[in-house]
Amino acid sequence: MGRRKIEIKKIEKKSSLQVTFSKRRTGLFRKASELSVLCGAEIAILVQSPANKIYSYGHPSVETLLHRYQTGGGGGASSSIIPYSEDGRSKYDEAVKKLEIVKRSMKQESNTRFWWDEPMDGMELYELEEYVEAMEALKDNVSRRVEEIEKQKSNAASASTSDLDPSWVSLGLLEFGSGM
Amino acid sequence: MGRRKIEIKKIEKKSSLQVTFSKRRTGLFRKASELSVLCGAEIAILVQSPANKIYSYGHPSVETLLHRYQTGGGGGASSSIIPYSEDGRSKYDEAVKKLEIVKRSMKQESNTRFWWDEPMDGMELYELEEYVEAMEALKDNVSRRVEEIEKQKSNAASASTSDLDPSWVSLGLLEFGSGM
DNA sequence: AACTATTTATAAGA
DNA sequence: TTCTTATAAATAGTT
Repeated sequence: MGRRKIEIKKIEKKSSLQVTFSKRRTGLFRKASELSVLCGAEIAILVQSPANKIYSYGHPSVETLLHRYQTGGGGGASSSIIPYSEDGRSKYDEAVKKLEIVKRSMKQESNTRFWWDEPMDGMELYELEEYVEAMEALKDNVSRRVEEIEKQKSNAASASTSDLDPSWVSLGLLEFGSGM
Repeated sequence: MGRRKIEIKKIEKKSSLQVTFSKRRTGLFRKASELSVLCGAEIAILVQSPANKIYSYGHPSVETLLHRYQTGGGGGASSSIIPYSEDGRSKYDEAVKKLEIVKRSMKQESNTRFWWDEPMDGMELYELEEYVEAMEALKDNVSRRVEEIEKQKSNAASASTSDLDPSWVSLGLLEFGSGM
């Protein structure tokens, strides 16, 4: 694939392995991206490096595909909103699936039970739908706010060499909901 | 990449789309296989076709990687505190791993770069440790606050049939950092 | 991180 | 689909 053909077998030399891993991982993700654009395919890739670091690629997200895989689901319903079919049952199922996805992406460890793992059997459809929306809003806000916080942090960091203080977290969060 | 250069945009013609999907999926899986052999990397790929069929590649298996991804992956070091070994190097490595775990669990989409993906090569150990602590505090606070919110919600729900309002998210978050 | 000499991948055609 | 082939893309080794 370049200056010489190589055999496909484990590279022993540490330094070349590192370089090859980096180049080929990039190549793999680029190919995945092209495939998803060209064909409108949804793709998730997880790669664990020789140094045990996990790299991931996902379109539209890793979580989406994982969920579908784990629930045996090629089934349609890839839409990002809760569909308004006539059938109350399938709407409910969609909402449950959607919530699963959001939950997983917020979850710390799969064996830790957070509040969103509590049963919600008694919940009515409209409640469940609002619940999902609220969680998504929360997640979006966390991302957005945390992005702003970082900007402030890096600005400050360029002034003095080190003034990273955990307090920026709470300070940031005090202003949290203002954008809603 | 053949007789002509093509633009990377959605293929409209159904028949070419099918052919391209098939060829490129094969190519992608072959590249993944080469990467795993050459570098001893573990890889999982899920692809959902335009026809909603799910194809998968895994070495050693899809499940292995999914599990690692969902439980915060990497090598050992799944401990929840930063170890105070004598060796400054391993402390640093632990902190890096820890940060990886928290990052992943907060991440919205794996191909979206948030602030926590920015390089931190210049960061000193104590800075990195504070950074990790701050992120964990953030995450814990989200969980705790959201737990309270949920309690309020269920109390209210038992009184009147429906007063779940997405605004509880922003209201809740306004009081967010108070416990720190 | 760049640069190329080569090898691969693949788009179009059969 | 599967094969062929002209060309684009990826990448191994080098600097």
